Amino acid sequence: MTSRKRYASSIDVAKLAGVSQSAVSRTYRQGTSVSEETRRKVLEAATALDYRPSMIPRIMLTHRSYLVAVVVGGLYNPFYATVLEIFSARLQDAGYQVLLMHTDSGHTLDDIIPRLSSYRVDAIVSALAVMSGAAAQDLARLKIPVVLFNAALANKWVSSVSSDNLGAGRAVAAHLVERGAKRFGFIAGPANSSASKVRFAGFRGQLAENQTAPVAFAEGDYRYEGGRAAALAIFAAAHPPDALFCANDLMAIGAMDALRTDLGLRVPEDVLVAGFDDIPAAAWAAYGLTTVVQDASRMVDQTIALLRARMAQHDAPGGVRTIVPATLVVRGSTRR
Amino acid sequence: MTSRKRYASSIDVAKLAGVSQSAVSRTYRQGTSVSEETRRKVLEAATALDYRPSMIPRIMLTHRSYLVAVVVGGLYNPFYATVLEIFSARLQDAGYQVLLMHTDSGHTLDDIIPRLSSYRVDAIVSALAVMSGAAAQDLARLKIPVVLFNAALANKWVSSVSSDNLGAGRAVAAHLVERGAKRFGFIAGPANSSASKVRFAGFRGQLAENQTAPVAFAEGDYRYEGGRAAALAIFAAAHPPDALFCANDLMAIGAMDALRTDLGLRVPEDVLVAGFDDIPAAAWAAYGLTTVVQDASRMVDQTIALLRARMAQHDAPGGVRTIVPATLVVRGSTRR
DNA sequence: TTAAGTGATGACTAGCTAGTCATTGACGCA
DNA sequence: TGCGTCAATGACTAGCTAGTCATCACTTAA
Repeated sequence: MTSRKRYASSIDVAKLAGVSQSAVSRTYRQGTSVSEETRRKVLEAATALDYRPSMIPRIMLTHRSYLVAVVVGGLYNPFYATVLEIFSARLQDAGYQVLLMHTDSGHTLDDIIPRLSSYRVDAIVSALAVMSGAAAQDLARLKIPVVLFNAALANKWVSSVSSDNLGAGRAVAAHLVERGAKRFGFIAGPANSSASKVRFAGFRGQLAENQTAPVAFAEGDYRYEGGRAAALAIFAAAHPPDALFCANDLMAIGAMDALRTDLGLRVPEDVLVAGFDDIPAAAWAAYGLTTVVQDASRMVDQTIALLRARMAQHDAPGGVRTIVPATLVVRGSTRR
Repeated sequence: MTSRKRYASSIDVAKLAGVSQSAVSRTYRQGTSVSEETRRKVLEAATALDYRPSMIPRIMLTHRSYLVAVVVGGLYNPFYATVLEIFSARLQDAGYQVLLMHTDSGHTLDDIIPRLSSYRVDAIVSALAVMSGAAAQDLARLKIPVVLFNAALANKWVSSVSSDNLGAGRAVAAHLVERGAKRFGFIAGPANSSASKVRFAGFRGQLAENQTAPVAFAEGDYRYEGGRAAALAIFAAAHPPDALFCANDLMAIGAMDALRTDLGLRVPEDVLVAGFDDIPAAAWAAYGLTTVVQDASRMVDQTIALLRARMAQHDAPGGVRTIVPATLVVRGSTRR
């Protein structure tokens, strides 16, 4: 129509091989019967013409694209980079392809939803660190299985998979108390991050059982610079904490650098620091950060399991909330 | 056919609106003439049925999918995570979608090429840190515009965009010499990384002009652990270097940790260290790593420009090699 | 030998959109 | 009034694959 065709079609192959188009199709499907002779002729012609079967008409026929949209926002965070990597690998192994949609915090989901539906994706995974309720509503409007990654919200259409943020927050608090900390600080993610809220709830809840003083609080942005600034803010107060829990590792590392470099404090001698995610840098010798391991591999597996159930059976239950255990790994930053 | 349809079609909308399917299509295309009255009726019906125009038949008609495959392997490296992020953003802005293909070093490209062509991607970007000649040949076989990101190889079909690895290697050498270094070491990427080879060539070439001793060499894997191990290997020798250039930042950071933590050496007092990429961690207070800034934004822009030229005009020249300048940023790790 | 079963094959069609083309009606101008 | 122009519209079709169905040749069981 517009441009000249780039690919040979099954009809072209059929013509060259002297068989019907059906025979070509059958050669590439399994569970069909083709004679050795025909198969040979078809494959020969296909090689000559550089034929590759196309998914596109198949999508029209079967209403399945084998495309899964993955919406990410925070690849600056190695945790999400890893998650994306695992998603790609697992989905590819399962015969799906990843349509990557990037959204920075400013952009709303509204902009990308038309794109998603125009490509007829089979499912959507949102791994946005921050997810507004409105955005979740938007996703719910689509009649496409949606799984939120590390966002608590779920409704009839949308499922979610997240770490045990509450339990992990409690575990961090218990650990810091056990190590003798008396005054506590928390560096949060952005105000609209549900994961951060839940981690803090667990942390504060556990501390309340130990009847300690109120927790110093500062809001960060899940980034190094934000953690550094938040730490400086917290330690500008009269009675600064002797233990700091940060909603993710990047901020914890920023906080450690602020304490050591800007304030001349020692970690762990003067201040204990703990983070969340267990990104590779947490294990680097310069930091040795005590943190919560999010089991990315298992979370991804759970997510894909949910998606496949929904995709296989269109009326499979939505609104499932899956919580994956998270474990504390103790390193030098809280070792006395 | 198989499952019940999930989406309303333009025919459904036309029926409900009491117009022809053509009218529905025109309502969503620009440069077409539809009366206000018709447009209103169509949009009303579309809203009622939750209609979204589908790209799939359009792909069949126009032979353009507006899909660009991005092949990545090393998202553990924040530089590539950033590159991917920029690619998504820019391609989405340009009206394209990103089909993400992940390949670990073991996997060959052969496995994914059938997938790529079956989805009729308009173009392919390979941002693999390591790219074998065979893999590049594979990509060349496709009649799809291909751009290699940071791999030098290019042929009639394949173009490439890379940093000025040679010039940057020279600049690092000159800088270290200027800072008084006498004995040099280099930690390379995997043996088949062309970028690493070129960086080393520039580095050694510049040093040769200054007539210094041979460069201590160790092979790493572009990762933290590899850099650490390589540094230990180099410094186990009798006359260890007093300046270390690493083919990327992750290895440089690993090397710094090895020097400081494992060997009790000081950076920069005992050993100067320089890296490549300028990942965020290079600027962290604990490291302050002198490194080469790869202008990811500009590299991506160049890549997309190449792709768009090839896509617009099927016989546009392939085999273009674009070199993007890279600048040295000096931080504490080489400051005396 | 006949009937039934099996494997292989091709004609045909569904699936959905965007473009082509012909038709219609309205409008402006002579 | 008559004619050319133009916007608006609908019928029709291309684009490509996988499934359905009917047909045919051939084998096996009765």
